[in-house]
Amino acid sequence: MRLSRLPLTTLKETPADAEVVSHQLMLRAGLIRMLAAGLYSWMPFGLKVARKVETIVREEMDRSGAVELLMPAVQPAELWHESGRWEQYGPELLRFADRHEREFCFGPTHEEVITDIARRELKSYRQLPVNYYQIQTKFRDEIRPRFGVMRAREFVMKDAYSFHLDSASLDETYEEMRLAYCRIFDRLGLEYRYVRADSGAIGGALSHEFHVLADSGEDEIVYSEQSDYAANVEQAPAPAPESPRAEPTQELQEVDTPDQRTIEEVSEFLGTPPKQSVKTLIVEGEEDGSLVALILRGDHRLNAVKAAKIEGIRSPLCFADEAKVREKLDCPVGSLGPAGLDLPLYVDASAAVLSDFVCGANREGVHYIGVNWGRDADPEQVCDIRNLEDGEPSPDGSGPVRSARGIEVGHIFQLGDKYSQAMNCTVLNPDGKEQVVTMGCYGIGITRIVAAAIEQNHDEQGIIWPDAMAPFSVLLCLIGADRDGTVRTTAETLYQQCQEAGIEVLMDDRDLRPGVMFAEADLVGIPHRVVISPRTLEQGRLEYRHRRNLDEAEEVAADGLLEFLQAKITPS
RNA sequence: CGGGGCAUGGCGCAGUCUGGUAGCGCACCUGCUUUGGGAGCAGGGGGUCGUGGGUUCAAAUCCCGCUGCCCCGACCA
Repeated sequence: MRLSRLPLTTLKETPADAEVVSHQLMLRAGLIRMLAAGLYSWMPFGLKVARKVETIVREEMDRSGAVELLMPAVQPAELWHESGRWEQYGPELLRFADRHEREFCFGPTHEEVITDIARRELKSYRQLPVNYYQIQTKFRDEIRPRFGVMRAREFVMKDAYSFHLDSASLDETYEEMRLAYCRIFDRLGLEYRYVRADSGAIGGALSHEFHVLADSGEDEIVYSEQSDYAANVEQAPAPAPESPRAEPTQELQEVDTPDQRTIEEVSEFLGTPPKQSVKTLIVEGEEDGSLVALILRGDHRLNAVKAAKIEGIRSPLCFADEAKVREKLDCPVGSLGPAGLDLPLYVDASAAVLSDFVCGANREGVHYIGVNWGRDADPEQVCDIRNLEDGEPSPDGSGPVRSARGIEVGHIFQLGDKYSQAMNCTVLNPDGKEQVVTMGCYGIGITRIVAAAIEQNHDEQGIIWPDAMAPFSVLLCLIGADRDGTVRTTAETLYQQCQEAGIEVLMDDRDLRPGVMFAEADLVGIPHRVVISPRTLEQGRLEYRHRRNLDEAEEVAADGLLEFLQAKITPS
């Protein structure tokens, strides 16, 4: 492609409302343009990248034995009523009616449709296992779309659904998918981890997520350096306390703590370490209008996913707002504590082994010291509701865990019979009996991968595409073509050669000042750059740089460039 | 949905408090000079100041309603 034929608009300034680098760079490099909140147009270069990702995903899905199909984006409400999700899914599901007042939704996922297909198409166990997949636009009316295409409302996803007679067969396909996903992220050139995960709203038993590692990631993952243990913190169990609770040595005592609200403030004020205090969080209970208290050690962080799974606590976890706490307990949230609190106490295991600890006295500006369980407060339940922290023992006993931020780009689930049961998807088994099939489902966020790749591969100047995702692999920059005819003729020859050799080449034949051309080249991030200018062309030579290493230039003979490039470009 | 903020040319902003000619930088167009890291000079085009109402001789500016977007919390590829 010739840049003179493409209206590429890059931005010198960073758009004010773009929070994360990938969003900023995608806008600046002209890959995407926003239409409305969470809705983006994919401009020519952005689309090229997305298609690269799609192609690799498609190739590896095909290699794994999955078969591609395409389902409608718009789905009838009836199917969702059958699965029960029309009621469950909530406002994230975009619903609308057609001219006959029949209800539809724009598909956020396709379990219902594929299960409907399966129950019509699949009659015999001999047809199993099957793994159907599609690459398609989804819509989820996210409460808060943000970070550009990282969390857009409309996005492209590869979703696959497998059908099995039994769980052993599901296990096999699940493992095949895991391997296919590893091949995909390896080929894309991304640094990633796959982790044990919570299966969330989709349901089912076993589930793994694939995360691209990046500091801006919205998820926290923990992994062992000693073993292959890795998990989303959401579901990583915290270690049991090392020592049992010590006997009380102090009496319960009130202290004035004026204007001290947070654990840090109170600890500093009293001169006690945060781990010797307890924090009290008020959340909604399972019964409407009821409240319960979650108690954690002062230096620990609440794990909302684990907490929401506990009986008696509303799921999803819902914090009581400050006004409601004041009204019910007559105390600001900064001065709450378990002693004398008239609510069921769900106490984290490591808070439950404290003795002589510090907590709020349930009156503004007053705390207790020397608090002890049994004597001063009684847990309703002792449970695991905190995050596993960096440096703590790994749940598999292999040593300490490390923690890292990740962007979830893939998720695989063993669904079991949740949908097949509800929608009566059966086949005849070898005994001639009808049997409900077992399902798996496997998602990859195509458009999110594009953003994640930028988060992981950029510098001050702009994007640095991994070879496999680059919109083009080679950029020819023409400098001084208007003054020196040989620049253009040389460039044209090389451009032809590259195209004939199957190298994806972009030629910047715009009559720009060198500074502008280089700045844009850096921003757009094409990996291999060749500068054709009178300066080196006099000796029949060209200048080559890799985007990752702009300081290192190599001079190459013009007539040997093709071979040179072929050696540089790593096949994907 | 709750809380906070913003809305002025394609982008980034000033002007709003204290009502009176709509302004700056970038981008865009023309010409000349320049040409290896986002050029210089000269000229030029483009804005119902988000939107509807109100107050006023007069509204970007003051008042009320609506809409859109961004940020902080619970969701997820």
